[in-house]
Amino acid sequence: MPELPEVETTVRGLARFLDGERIERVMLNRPDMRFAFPQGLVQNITGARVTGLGRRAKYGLIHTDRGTTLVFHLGMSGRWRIDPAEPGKHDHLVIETAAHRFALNDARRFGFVDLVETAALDAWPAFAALGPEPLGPGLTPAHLHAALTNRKPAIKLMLLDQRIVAGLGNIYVCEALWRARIDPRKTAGTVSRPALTRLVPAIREVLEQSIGDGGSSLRDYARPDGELGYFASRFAVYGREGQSCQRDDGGAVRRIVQGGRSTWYCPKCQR
DNA sequence: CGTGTGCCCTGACAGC
DNA sequence: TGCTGTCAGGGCACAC
Repeated sequence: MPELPEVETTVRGLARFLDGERIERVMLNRPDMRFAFPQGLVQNITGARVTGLGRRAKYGLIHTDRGTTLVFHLGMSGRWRIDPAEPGKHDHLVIETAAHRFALNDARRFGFVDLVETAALDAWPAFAALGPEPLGPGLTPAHLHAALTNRKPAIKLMLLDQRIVAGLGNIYVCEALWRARIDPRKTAGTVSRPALTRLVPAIREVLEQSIGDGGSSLRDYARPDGELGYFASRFAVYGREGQSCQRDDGGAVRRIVQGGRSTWYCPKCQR
């Protein structure tokens, strides 16, 4: 379930066992995921030492002492299995240290991996156009106002655009809009300044709470079954069609389709 | 350039 | 039991 909080949780989980360790062995179980594995991947990182891990938007970063960074995207169904009891059907990339095994498992293969010169990460094509990190200083009402002015698509769709804000996905956009009481159908350029001012902390809080919950279940990521975090139990609108709004305002959560994907919201309090 | 649509892939689940 | 249809957390290519 990889949006920003899940990638962050995954990276933290990996770092506990991988940071500072030497990669002893690398195995590819197929030539590609969404894209072909990069040329020279196995050769480059075999024997390398991991010097740190990080995250940018929904991308996980594994830095090595070869001056390279293994970048991974989990797509829709990707996850890392740590010390799996047995090989998984969709373990496409497996990395071993002296003490642990890490398997990148992705049934749908919407995820992918690349190997990038660490010094040139910011220029990596997928990173070059990204908007600000939602948990960093760059996400402000002023930024949103500037980025959304005169934009015609619905605010929901614009928030999924990684060039506007980097790291939000369908779940957290729905949840943040509910928290900020903004109608997801509203034309992005017409969302009021006060509403954008509510939206910024709403985004931050929903992400931070989810990371907190994922963090509380970090050890689950070290289990072969790769259990998910607990935040799902706190969804206010996502997947809750027909249920009464948690604001107890008499509204019922409604599901609509925008850009071919589901949106859940409360028509009563989100205006 | 901005905008809208279709599609990549497998698995889970509902309904018959 | 097994079939069919629908849906799923993302992002890209493409047409207009």
